[in-house]
Amino acid sequence: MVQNPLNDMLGFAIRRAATAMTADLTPHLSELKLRMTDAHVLILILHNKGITQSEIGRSLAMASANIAPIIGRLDQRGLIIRIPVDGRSHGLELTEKGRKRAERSFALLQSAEAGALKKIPEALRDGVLEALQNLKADTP
Amino acid sequence: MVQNPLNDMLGFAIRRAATAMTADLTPHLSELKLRMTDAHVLILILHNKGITQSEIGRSLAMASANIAPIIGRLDQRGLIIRIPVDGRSHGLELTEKGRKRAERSFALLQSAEAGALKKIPEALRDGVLEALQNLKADTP
DNA sequence: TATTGTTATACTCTATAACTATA
DNA sequence: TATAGTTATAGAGTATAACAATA
Repeated sequence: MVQNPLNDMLGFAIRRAATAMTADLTPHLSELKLRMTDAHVLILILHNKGITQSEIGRSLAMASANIAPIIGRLDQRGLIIRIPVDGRSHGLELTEKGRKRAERSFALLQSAEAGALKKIPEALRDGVLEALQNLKADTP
Repeated sequence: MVQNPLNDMLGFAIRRAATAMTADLTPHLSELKLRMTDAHVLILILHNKGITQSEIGRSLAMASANIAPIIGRLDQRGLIIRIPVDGRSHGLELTEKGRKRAERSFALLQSAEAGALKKIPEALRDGVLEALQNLKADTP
């Protein structure tokens, strides 16, 4: 039998869990023609009408350079609109079509969430989220 | 204040924790001229002299198509050697140079591991690993 | 027929640098 | 000076298909 010390390490377990959850969700989001990061952005706008790109970046820990093309696509597809708030930033809002996608995306994420929680023994379920929240990158 | 429901979801927390740990480790592994996946493979060979690529793939949940170029590079750099076991598979072994890299990599991973655990409140530490191990992808 | 390994390729996400325009 | 947004580009990881050689 193969001896794999990585199996006893949190870092590796997190990595594998992340790819497994992504692999789970991606095909479903794909039916909405959305990527994972698209869905995150849409959901954030759904809950924060008028949010700006820089606020999205800080909330989701994404570099603004990576948000720009996402917003561009969502805008071009008619899922969001950009409303200027001052000369350099725009408040983002969902169109009706965008709201539906955001809500469906959120439902998909919640469904994946429930599926994941169900796999975790009940006694261990409660602490996991809080534990992992402490591992977020130090925000600059 | 921004309302971010993703913050209360395991999937998102796992994702952020994974990228944070990767961002932590990558620069250190880079000093050894290794990527994360290189390190994983080297560590697995360190603990399993003579392991084959297909066994590595099953242990690390990597597609064989993605392992091939890694092995190729490690071989070309003189970190591993391939010893034929039958006509189609090779047993992999570390060279002396490779063993040192593997051990240093493992130390780096263990150090990152300790750093991560330290961030998690003591009461929550114990269950996290076991909880996450249940989220691995279903092996085909 | 199934398995091992390889090549080629595409997709997604992340990171950095350089830039414009505005505050 | 600092912030918001954009463009371009590179790096890393993952996924699939197609293939040759071997079991």
